[in-house]
Order: sequence, then C-alpha cells, then structure tokens
Amino acid sequence: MIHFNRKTEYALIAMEHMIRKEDSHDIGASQLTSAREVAEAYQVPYSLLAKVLQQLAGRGLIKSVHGTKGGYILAKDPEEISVIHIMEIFEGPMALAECFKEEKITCPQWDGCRIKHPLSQLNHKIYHLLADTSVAHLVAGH
Amino acid sequence: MIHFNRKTEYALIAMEHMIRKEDSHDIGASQLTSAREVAEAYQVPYSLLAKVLQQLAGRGLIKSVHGTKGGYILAKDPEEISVIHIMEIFEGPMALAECFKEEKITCPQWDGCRIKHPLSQLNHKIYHLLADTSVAHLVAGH
DNA sequence: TAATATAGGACTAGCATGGTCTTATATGCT
DNA sequence: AGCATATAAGACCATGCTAGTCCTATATTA
Repeated sequence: MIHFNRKTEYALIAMEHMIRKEDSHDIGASQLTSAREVAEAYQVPYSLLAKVLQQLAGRGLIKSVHGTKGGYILAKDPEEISVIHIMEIFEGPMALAECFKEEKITCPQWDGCRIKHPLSQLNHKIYHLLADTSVAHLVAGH
Repeated sequence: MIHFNRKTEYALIAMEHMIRKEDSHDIGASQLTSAREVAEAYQVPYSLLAKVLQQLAGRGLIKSVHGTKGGYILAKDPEEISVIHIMEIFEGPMALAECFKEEKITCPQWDGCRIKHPLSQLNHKIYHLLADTSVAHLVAGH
C-alpha cells in the first residue's frame, strides 16, 4: 500500500512544528521543543512521539538537549531534509516491489519477470516526488 | 510504506501476460489464459493467484470461461486500465495518510494538523502517476 | 534533592499479509 | 456416463508488522 506509518506522520508533524517555531522570531521564547510539547499540541501519544524524536536525533536531523528545560532543535536546514529521508528512517528503503531494494536478487520470478522494468520506472518517479519535497515545504508559506 | 502487496503484483504479472498473449497474433493458439498457466510460468503460488484472477473477473477487468480448456481473457482495452485501478482492488483506497480516505473526519489531529494540505498535494501527485500508467504500459514495446 | 527532560530496552494486543485447504460447480473429452 | 480440469468461493491459519505501553537510566536545572 501507499501509506505513511504513524511514526513518519508524527515525525513530519514534529518537524513542521519545529521549523515554524524557528521561523517565528520570538525573542525570548526558547527555541527548544520538548516531546511533551508536541504530544500535547497535536494529541499524539507521548511515549511513541518521544521515540520518534530520539530516532530523528540519532540520525542527526535534530539536536537534543538533556535535562529540565531541555528538548530538541533543528540540526540542519529543513530545505535539505526531504520527506523520503524521514520516511526511510521509519519505514526502511522505499520500494514498490521487494526486488527493488535487494542487493542480491532473491526473487524467484526475477529472470522471467516482465514487469520489473516499467515498475522500476514508476518506482523512481514516486521516489523523486518524495525526494523533491523538503520538510520545509510542509510549512505554510514556504 | 510505499509498496505493492503480493496480490497486486500477481495481478499485474497476469495482466501483462494476457495482454502480450493477445498481442501475439498466433492463429490457432487459444487466447484464454488459465490460472495454472500463469502460476507455472512465473513460479507463483497457484491458489493465491487463482483468487486474484477471480477478483479481477469479479470486477469485470477480465472475463472467465469455465470448464476444461477454460480460463480468462481480457474484457477491456488494457489502455483503459490503470495501475491504480488494480492496486485499489487489492489494497483498498490509496491514501498517504489515513485521513485522506475518510468520508467523515475521525482523526483527532485534523483541526490542528498543519501538514494535511501539503501532504494531500503529494498524495494527488502520486495518485496521478499511478493513474496515468496503464497496464498496457507494462508490456515491452507499448 | 526534586522535577523534568532525553535515551533506550522489553513487551504486547491487534491486525494485515500471504498463503493453504476444501468444497461446489461448469465444461470438454473419451 | 464419467473423468479431468477449469473457475468460484469460503474457512482457516502462521507470521510479522504496527502502534503503543511501561520501565529504568541518565542528564540538567532550580
């Protein structure tokens, strides 16, 4: 199916939130965003969201600050982060068919398969659609 | 995840097979294609493939002929059948996010959600990519 | 030292996927 | 007539993923 899983959705929601926060040049307001803040703002389960943010931090997309008043802040230019990048963190490599993500071909149909080439073209088109959409683009006005 | 399930894959393989068979103007050779024939040609589990063809027949995409020497034959111009059409038979309505396929909005985040619009644009683009690819396009030379 | 933040592992209910098996029915061939 | 073989369709099931919870450890501030 063509579908984001929840972790991807939560990650995109959180990223959009953080980008917008950075945009609003509120002097004084902390630029840090905590997991709890996002969970409450969007009615999303805290524990799960916390994990999501941890993974984003682990991948270096956001930077974490421990302790009270801690939280997360963008670590990269959001223009440089694509939707496919986020997706692949939480869902693994994107591939319309299993065979498109294998190093070694294990599909028993591979040799006789006559649809792999046209489908792999489709695969590429979808991939680039997602690769050409940056998370910054999710923010209204960008 | 962005991924076809097996039924969709098997359906596309079978459709391509039937289109190619129709193209080759073998006089005398039956135009009918049996589930067993496809299963053996592409090393695909027979019982599952049989179900897939039944569903395609039920949707009127192919026509079935009972009995010995029976089988299936295309019931429509393959140019008129899109990949998304096949997909939605086996995987339900396509939607990047759950909320894009609901009649009544049940998503608790809906009102506060700030990414639904940009994501729904992405959704549309992917949909049209799949809608603009006909199964005929899967056949080499088309 | 208490409160609150991230870090991360273990665990689980529910569900979709991919598949098998069985039975019924239609048709062609000998 | 009777058998082989085709579609039709239902029940059933093992496995794996999803989405979520819970618990513990560590860091930081007040």
